Amino acid sequence: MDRRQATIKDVAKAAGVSFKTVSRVLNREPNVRDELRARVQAAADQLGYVPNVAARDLAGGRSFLIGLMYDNPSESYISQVQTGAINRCSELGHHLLVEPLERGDDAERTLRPIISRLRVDGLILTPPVCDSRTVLDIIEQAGVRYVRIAPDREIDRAPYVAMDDVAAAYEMTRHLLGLGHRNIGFIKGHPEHGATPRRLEGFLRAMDEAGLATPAERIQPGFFSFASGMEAAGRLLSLAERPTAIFASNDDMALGVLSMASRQGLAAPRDLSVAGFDDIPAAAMAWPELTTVRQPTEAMSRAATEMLIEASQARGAPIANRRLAYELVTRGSTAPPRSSRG
Amino acid sequence: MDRRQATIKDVAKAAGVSFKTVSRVLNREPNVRDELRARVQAAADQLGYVPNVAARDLAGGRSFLIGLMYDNPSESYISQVQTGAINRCSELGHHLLVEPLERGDDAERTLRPIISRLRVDGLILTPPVCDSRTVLDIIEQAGVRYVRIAPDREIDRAPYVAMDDVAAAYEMTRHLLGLGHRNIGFIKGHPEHGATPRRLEGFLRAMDEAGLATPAERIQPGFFSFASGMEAAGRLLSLAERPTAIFASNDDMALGVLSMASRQGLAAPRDLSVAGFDDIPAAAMAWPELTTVRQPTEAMSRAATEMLIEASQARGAPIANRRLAYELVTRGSTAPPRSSRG
DNA sequence: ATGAAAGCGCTAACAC
DNA sequence: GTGTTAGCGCTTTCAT
Repeated sequence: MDRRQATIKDVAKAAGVSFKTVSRVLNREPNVRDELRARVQAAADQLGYVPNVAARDLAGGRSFLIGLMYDNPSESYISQVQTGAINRCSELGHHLLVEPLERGDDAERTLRPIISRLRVDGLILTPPVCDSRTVLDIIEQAGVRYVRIAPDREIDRAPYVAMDDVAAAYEMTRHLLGLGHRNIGFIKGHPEHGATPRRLEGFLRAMDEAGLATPAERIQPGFFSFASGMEAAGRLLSLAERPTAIFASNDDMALGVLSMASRQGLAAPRDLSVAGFDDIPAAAMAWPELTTVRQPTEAMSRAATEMLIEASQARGAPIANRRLAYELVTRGSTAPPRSSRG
Repeated sequence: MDRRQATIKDVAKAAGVSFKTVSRVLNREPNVRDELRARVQAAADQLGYVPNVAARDLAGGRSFLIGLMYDNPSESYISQVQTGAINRCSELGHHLLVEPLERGDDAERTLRPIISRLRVDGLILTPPVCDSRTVLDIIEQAGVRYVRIAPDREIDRAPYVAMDDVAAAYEMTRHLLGLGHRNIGFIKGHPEHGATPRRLEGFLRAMDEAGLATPAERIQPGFFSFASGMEAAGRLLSLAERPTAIFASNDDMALGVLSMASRQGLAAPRDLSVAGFDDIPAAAMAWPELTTVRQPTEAMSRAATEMLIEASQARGAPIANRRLAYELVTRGSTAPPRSSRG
């Protein structure tokens, strides 16, 4: 029940070297002869030596702890983020501390302890808390490194990992093109949202590459809402050359498209293919189920974790943002256009 | 970005006392004059002092970390456990470390680091990993305190928090009694399972208190399986005095009862009320939805956390098991008996 | 390439 | 009641 843990000195004694040499071996520092390195390693293994994190933290200022801070109400989203972070942490010899920020909590009171007491090596922030200016202020003031996942505001304020909207929209458009569609309508997102121009860009790039022109009336404004999707669909479906497919910048709008189509007696995907973006839960419950793009949540979380740990190892080297490709989720709402039609 | 954190010595200087006195105040130790206590507290607040956990750990052997170890595939279950543990941790000045044990993982390799490196003050184990003898062996050998949530095997091997089966079964029986049932059939659980006699006890106690006798033939054996529930229901429904309600020791069996009843042309709850135990997902998808008993998962997790922290504060005082009351989930499968009948 | 010394911020044991 | 002296197990200088 109480076999005392071996310390670095026990290992040093067993290997017949100074304990500093053991420290060097453990930290993969240079300037140790291979022979010694092997001897020390053997002794450590034999004693089942495991370095004490508290001591390393106290002496070296690294806690080997990554904090995950969230206030997202979706269980499955958090669960995915957590899985990615935990796994990457464990691969890199770190551990994950989970800290929910209760809605309406005093952010300062919640953050202070985890920042100052535990001195995490880095903090991962998920939406929506990653967009809270107050929270960011507190964290920055405390001098703690952080990476945001899919931030939506003040994008350039700090390192983040996000989806590659351009690539995703490009890929979705290629999917539609591959099915044989040539006349594709596009519904833009909210004009204030950063993803809006990027998704449009991906769409246009794919169309361009396919040698297809896109007349301005085929690109309709939207506001990421169900209603705006319906309205935009109404405009697109009344065009002289009616699109055989509509790609909406998010699922809410795509669902609006679906609804408007059925009002007009058009059945998806027979008369109209519809694609969305986000893969919200309702996307899989619509009829037909919506073809869409899903955020690689777990991968983003792994990336964020890795960025943090690498920066802490490099003693504060700058962190480069990363954009990960989305995953295309092909479901029933997209199909080849009816050959009878144009 | 880099305002150095205040240390205990800074506070001591500001308050004009020795740093040991500050330590006393912070740890609520006795033997400090109130005046000094106040002075120190003020200085600490003013400097925004927060004790460094690594230093406390190193010096005092307490990490202020609680580990949550799980290998449960249910997201929502884990999420509930986590919420309970995090909240209680935060209330008691601790933090939660989350460590999943991958199925088929080398338990030893996963456990070692969190036990030896981080020296958690305690470990919470959820089912099914809390029933793994190998895992328990490793943890005990490392001398780490742990509490299991709802363990199923080797119950008396270590402290645990579980449901109060007796109270829950008692309450469910009261519910049936309250609806007006007098002739209630009961289906026992698997004879090897610890909960089996407890659930029966709760049932019998409620019947006794109501002054109702329960002839032996109204208590049928079962094995926690759907099939055994059907069979037991068959026997109960062919009794001369047919029960107006059947209380099965778990949901699988209750679902079997429902199925057997409808085969015999009996509609629940009109002709027969049925109650289960566990609140498995299928319980809410059956028709009628099953009245059952749900584990207070979050509360159990809070309790486990608290037990661990209290024990660590009391320097290894023995931990007493706790049994929490279940929550009654009243749904469509139970109703008053038909007045036309007995 | 290796080792000795100092100290991280705190608690524990003992003095006063 | 309060202060002093030692470490806890490591990493960091800085010698050698």
